[in-house]
Amino acid sequence: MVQLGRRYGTGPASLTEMAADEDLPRAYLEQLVMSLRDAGLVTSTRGAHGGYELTSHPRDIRMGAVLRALEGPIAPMVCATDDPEHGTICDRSSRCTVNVLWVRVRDAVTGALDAMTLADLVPIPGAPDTLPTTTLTGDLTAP
Amino acid sequence: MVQLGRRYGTGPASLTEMAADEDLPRAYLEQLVMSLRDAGLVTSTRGAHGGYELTSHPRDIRMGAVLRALEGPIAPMVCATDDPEHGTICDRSSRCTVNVLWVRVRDAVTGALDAMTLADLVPIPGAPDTLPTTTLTGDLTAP
DNA sequence: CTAATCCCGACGAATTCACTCGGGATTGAG
DNA sequence: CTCAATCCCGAGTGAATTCGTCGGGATTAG
Repeated sequence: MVQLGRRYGTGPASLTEMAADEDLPRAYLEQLVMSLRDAGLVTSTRGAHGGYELTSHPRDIRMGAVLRALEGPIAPMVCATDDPEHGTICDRSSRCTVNVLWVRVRDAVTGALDAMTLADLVPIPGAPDTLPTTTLTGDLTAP
Repeated sequence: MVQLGRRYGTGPASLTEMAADEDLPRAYLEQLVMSLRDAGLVTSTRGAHGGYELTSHPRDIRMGAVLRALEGPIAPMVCATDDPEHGTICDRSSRCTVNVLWVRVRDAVTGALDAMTLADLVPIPGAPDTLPTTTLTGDLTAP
C-alpha cells in the first residue's frame, strides 16, 4: 500500500514492478492485493500495461481499513471483535471478567490505526523525514 | 490471576482447586503459573496445603505486567517491541516506513494494559458491577 | 497473434498455541 | 517415619495460522 501510495496518480503499477521494489515474492503480493481489491481499497486493470491503483487519495485511506482488509476484523480475543457481524462470545463468558480489558485494548488499537492514514506513511520525496512526534508519554513506569 | 485476586489474603490456593473453578486443565495452568512466578507476580509454597498467592495487592498489579509475564514483550511487530533488550530491527528497516504505525499501536496497547490493574478485573462480591469509566483519552490522532 | 498482466485455487513448510504426559522434589499430617 | 498432597519441570502433540509456492487460466494493448 505504501508502494501504491507513492505512485498515486501515475497510473496502474504492476505486481512484478512492486515485487521488485519491495523485494517480496510476486505470487505472495498477488494474494494480499486481492484482499485489498475485495475491500475496495485498490482497483485493478488487466491485460498488458495493467496493474493496481489506489481508489482514493492516500490521505483518505485509514490504516485501520487496510489492516482490516488484510487481516480481518480487529480482535485481540474472540470476545472482543471489531466486527459487529461476527460478535462471537466465548463459552466462558459467564465466569470471565476479563472482557473489559480486551475491549479496551481493542479500542486502543483501532483508535491508533484509524488515526493514521496511508499518507502518514508514504515517504514524501523532497520533505525532511521528521516523524510526527507522538506525545503519549504518560508515566506508566513501575514504582 | 483473577482467581488469585479473588482469594487474595486467604492463604495459598492450590492448582487443582483453581483448575476446577476455572475449568482449565491443571497441567496447563501449571505452566502459566510458572511464568507468573518467574516474573515475581506470584509466590508458591510447596508440600501439602501449598499453592500460589499474589505477591502484591491486586490494586498494585498492572495488567501489562501480567501479560508481559505470560506472553513476553509486547510487540505488534518485531520492529516495535516493548522490551529495550530485544530491540530487534527487521532487515527491511531501510525501505520500510511503516514502523511509526506499529510503534503507535504498541504504545496504545501498553497504555491500555498498564492503565488497568488486576483489581479492576476481580469481581467484588457485594459491589454493583459498574465498570469504572477510564478517562485515558490521550490524543493519539495524527498531526 | 502474442506478450504482459491480472485472476484464482490448491498445496506446503515453519511457527505458535493450548494443551498432555510422566515423572521428580518438598512438605504437612497422622 | 510414611504418605498423600502439592509444587517443579522438561518433553511431546495436534490444530491453526502465517507466509509463502505452484500451475494454470482469462484479458487486453500493441
